[in-house]
This record gives sequence, structure tokens and C-alpha cells, in this order.
Amino acid sequence: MEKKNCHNELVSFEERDHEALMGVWWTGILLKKRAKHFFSNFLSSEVQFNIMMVLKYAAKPLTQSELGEQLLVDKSNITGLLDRMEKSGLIRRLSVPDDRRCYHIELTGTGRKILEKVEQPYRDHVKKLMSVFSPNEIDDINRYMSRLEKAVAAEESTAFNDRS
Amino acid sequence: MEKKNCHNELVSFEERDHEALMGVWWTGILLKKRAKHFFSNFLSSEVQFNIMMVLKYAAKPLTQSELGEQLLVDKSNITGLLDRMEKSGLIRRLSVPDDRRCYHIELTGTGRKILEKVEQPYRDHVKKLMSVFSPNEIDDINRYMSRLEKAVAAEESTAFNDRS
DNA sequence: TATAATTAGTTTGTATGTAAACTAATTAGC
DNA sequence: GCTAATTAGTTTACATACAAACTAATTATA
Repeated sequence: MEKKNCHNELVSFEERDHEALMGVWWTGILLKKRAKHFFSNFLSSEVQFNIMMVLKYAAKPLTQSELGEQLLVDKSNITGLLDRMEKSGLIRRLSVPDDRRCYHIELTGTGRKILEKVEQPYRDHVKKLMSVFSPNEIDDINRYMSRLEKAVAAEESTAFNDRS
Repeated sequence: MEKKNCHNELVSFEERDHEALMGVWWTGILLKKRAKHFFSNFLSSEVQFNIMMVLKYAAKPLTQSELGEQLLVDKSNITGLLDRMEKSGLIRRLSVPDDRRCYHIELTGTGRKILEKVEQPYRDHVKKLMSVFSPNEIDDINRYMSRLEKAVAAEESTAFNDRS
């Protein structure tokens, strides 16, 4: 069995719609694995890269909560993530004068330097990867993913419960 | 900022192709979160559900390695995963007569019962979720994800290395 | 058949991820 | 202004994830 197609036969569903769902899921996992490996010489994960990119391009200083919202990272996860990044000198926590509950997170010089090294190669890599699609297909993917995200969000937080 | 669109503005890329890539990534993350929550009353994660489905529909008994290959789960990860599932009575490790290095993994009665409870609701849920797409669109998604997976696989294990 | 290479699985160390309970600080409502 | 509710972040406990080093068993090969 070819690894790249394994989701197609994963659970013996015949339905094309399940196949599509698994396709998105699986491709997402693959992208995460690839990204993690791509950054591995400079950062412990692709999540750290994302955090640094958000910090670099943010219009205003961000708190931990704001960072977490943008990246879908839980607040209890952000704490440890920033702890490690602070320890490796990538970011700094600045106390906020008006509100002693929160911090503004800031890239350090070291953080900026590392980001400068990896940002362009990353952009190039993405461009190359996505060059297998035509502009129209890119638009399709954008629309489809947007709709799927909305559908997921609409189903809200339904958990399966046994009521038999 | 709307959460569902956050990847669009994530890193201030203007490029639609990066947007598409992030769309797949983000949607994958969302699906994983949703699935985890969906199963939370019966299983500790969606990964355990996937393992059980693979075991249920496998044509032949599977070893840990074979399970890992199908699910893109690292062998060092499989060990702990099956340890926990064995402890909670979902699966069993059977020794293989011909090869004392490996085990055949098998669903227990309890495992089968739990799977029976969640499988159909899961299928229904997927159907409902994907009903926002027409059959043609479903096919599009299948083709696009398949091509993207191939492209990722083709780039192979390139890690960014500083050679300046 | 003795040795080398490979394979299956485990262990260790570290990172990411969630939920729930918690503290401290701020805001809302009266 | 006092109390209740909310918000920001941390902590704890647990599950998932990967890399590298490891053991034991099997297979290749000389």
C-alpha cells in the first residue's frame, strides 16, 4: 500500500465524502510533519516559527491570549511554549503597565535573526510546493477549506453522548 | 478578527498559494480538535478511534509496525499508544509464533463494543459535515489533497540548512 | 555456521496538545 | 465602594508526537 494514499483505504469507508475529509486531515498531518522537519535545524517546531511570524507582523504588541487566539493554541499550551522560547532566547515577556495580569510578548534580537534566516527559504519552499496547482485551483482550495472550516465551526462543540 | 479566517492573515503573506497551504493546515488542525472532542466520552483521542477502525477492517492481523505505517504514527509513539489502550482494555497484544520480535494487535470484546457505539454516529457526523459540498466538489477536494500529498512526498526530507 | 546487517519493539528525553482547577488582577453591578 | 463575575496566566495531569539510542530476534552473507 502506498503511504500517500493510505487514508483512502483507511477505514473501509466507501464514501467519497469521508475520503475527502480524511484527505484534508491526512494532508494537514503531513504538512505539519514536513514543516517541523524543515525548521528542525533552527527551531524545535513549526509552531515556534508561526509564533515568531505572528509576532513579527503584528500591528501591535500581543498578549499571550491574543497569540493563542490567532494560532488556535490553548492558553495552557501557550505558557509552556513561551517558557521554552524565552529560555532559548527567542522571545521576551514584557509587563504591561495598565494591566498587571498580562504580558506583551516580543521577539528578541536573537529571535529576529533566526527568523530572518528561515523566513525566505520557507516562502520559497511553499511557493515551490504549491506550484503543482494553477491559480484557479489555488482559489478552489481556498474556497473549499474556508467552507469546511465554517461547517466545522457551525457544528460547534457537539460531543457524541450515549443516550440509549 | 474572525477565528475561522485567521490563517488568511496569519503571517501577512499576500500570496494566495500560501493562503491555500495554511488553509489545509488549519482545517486539518480544526478537524483533529473536533474529532478529539467528538470521541471524548468514550476514547481519549481520535487517534485511538482510527487505530480501532483499522484493526476492525484489516484483512489480516496487524503488527505494531503495520499499524503505524497505515496511520503515519511513529513506532516509538505506537508503543505508548497501545500500552494505554491495552491498559484501558481496548486491545490485546498476541505473540506471533513464527516471529518472537513482534505482536499481532487485536480488538478485545470491550473494544468492539465501544467501537460499535461510536462508529455509526461518527459516519453520520461526517456525512452531515461534508454535505456542504456537492459530489463534484468532493471529487475536487479528493484530487487536490492527493496531489498536494504527492508534492509533499516528492520534496522528500529536505531540511533547511544554513550554508551561507 | 559465524558474523553483519536488518527488523520489531521499547526507552528516554523533549515538545506539543487539552481539560480542569487554581491564583491574581480587573471589571461589572448593585 | 463592595461584592460578584470575568479575565490573564499558571499549574497539574494526562495524551500525543518525534528522534535517537537501545535490546532482542531474525535474516543475509561470507
